[in-house]
Amino acid sequence: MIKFKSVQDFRLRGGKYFMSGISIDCVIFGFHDGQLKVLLLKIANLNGWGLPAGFIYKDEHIDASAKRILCERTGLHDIFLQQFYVFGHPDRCDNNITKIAFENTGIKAPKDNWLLQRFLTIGYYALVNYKAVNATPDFFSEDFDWHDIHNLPMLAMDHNEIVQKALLTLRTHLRYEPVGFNLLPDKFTMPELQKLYETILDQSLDRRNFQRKMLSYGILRRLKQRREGVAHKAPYLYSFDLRKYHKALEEGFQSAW
Amino acid sequence: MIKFKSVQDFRLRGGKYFMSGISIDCVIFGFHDGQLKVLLLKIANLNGWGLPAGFIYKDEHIDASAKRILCERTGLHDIFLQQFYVFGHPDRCDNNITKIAFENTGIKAPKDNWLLQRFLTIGYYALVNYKAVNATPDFFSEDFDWHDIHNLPMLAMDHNEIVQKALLTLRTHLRYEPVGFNLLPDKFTMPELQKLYETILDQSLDRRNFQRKMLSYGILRRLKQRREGVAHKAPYLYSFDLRKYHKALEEGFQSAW
DNA sequence: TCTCATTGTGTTATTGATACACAATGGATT
DNA sequence: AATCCATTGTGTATCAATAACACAATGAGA
Repeated sequence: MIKFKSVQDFRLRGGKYFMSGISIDCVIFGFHDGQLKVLLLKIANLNGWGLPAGFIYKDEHIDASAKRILCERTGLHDIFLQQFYVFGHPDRCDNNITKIAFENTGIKAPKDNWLLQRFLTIGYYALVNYKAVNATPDFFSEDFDWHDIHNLPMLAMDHNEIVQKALLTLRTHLRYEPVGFNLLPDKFTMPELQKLYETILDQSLDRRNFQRKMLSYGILRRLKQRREGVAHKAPYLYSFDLRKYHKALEEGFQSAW
Repeated sequence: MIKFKSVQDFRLRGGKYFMSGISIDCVIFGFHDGQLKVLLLKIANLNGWGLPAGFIYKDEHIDASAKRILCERTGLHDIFLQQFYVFGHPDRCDNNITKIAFENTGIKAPKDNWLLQRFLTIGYYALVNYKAVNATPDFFSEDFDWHDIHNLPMLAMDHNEIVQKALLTLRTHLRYEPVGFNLLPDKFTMPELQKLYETILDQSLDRRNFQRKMLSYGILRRLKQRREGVAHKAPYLYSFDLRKYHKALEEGFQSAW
């Protein structure tokens, strides 16, 4: 991997190593406190938030780029990651971060700088275990934070739109594929799993029907343990049967036409 | 729109007008003779087939590019067109058409030619009325033809993979969205619609259950007319109720979680 | 000990999917 | 002109999935 001495160095020489005109934006979902959250970066000198993003090395598979970007931001490997849409409005970069950064620092940008052109961006969404994330800002950013999906700040460029599209995609996938393994800790209770589904779908579900449906997929294993130290009746703990889980991921749940 | 004097002129000067590193490939589906077909172009001097493709003007929305490419190839406006995947293997252009074309003509390619680098491609798929298409080869091509999806030739680069992915996407969409309006003539019979579904899904369906299901969507209108001049009992003609059809397109069919 | 929110485990009703039956039609066959 | 028969139009029985709802068991907190 190429190292750059500074952001400015990256801005000036990055075009040698990265594809230009196309970037990757990652919508990283986590689940905490009953809320579906998205990891955002605070863009340096801009006082604004944006999605973790990055570029594609000239000889790199785009999926590998996304994985790399995600790993750099979260410290996580082997996470669920999926391409979901390409955003290609010609004006989406009018408020290009680089442009503003150049303006702010007062340095005149080279006219043909690789970052100062129109960029498409490929949206990837990721599902991660909130607690396992060791978030790290990139070098455009001065901070990071998780934000509740229902309470997002104004984001840079078209990033709000990208998050919405990712959420819609996630909701659709939820119906046909197992979700949850990547968003929950190893052991979890049925109410916790249900809360996750309710949060993603933004609707309440019947407790009993939910349990039946989840169990019918045959990807859950009920443990002997129960959740201890909680008020009221202690719920059982469950874990995913990883072999069956991954099989279901490949084949999907519903097959009827 | 920019005009080029020749293919060579395009190869040499296109980089001035088009985004480089990213292209659009179109999988154009048509339905004829009970077969699902794809429109392919025969690449000049290569004796090989490939998907209709094109590039994105530097100030053009990617959807507009796809629409433009489609219109140039088929003469059709207002067709169903949807982005479905980005293909980003770094080696997918090893057999780059341009590279081979340069080699074939014996002309030494400029080293930094915009076409001789790694390209991503955004896959779009289109559903068109076979009979309404007035196909026209592009200037890389010497011919075009419809090919049965079950009997495709070897295609250039990763185009076979792109067609397969498009087909999978179409099959999935078929379950949740109305399909057919774009693939069938204005008036059609229930058996014709069924044949279309069976062809796309590659499985046979029960005639009576199919009819019930289709009618339950409420997007079909049965006409007083019947198909005339056919053997056996004359089937009724149907047409799509466009208002309801488009509403269903937006909302999808199934809403249960 | 009692309270009560919550969990575990049902049952019933409704809807949707699948499988199959039979009469009506009308060009083709004789 | 009478008959044949593949195909269409319509209907019904069965099975599976979903939605709606009931009640006993649990266990921390009052």
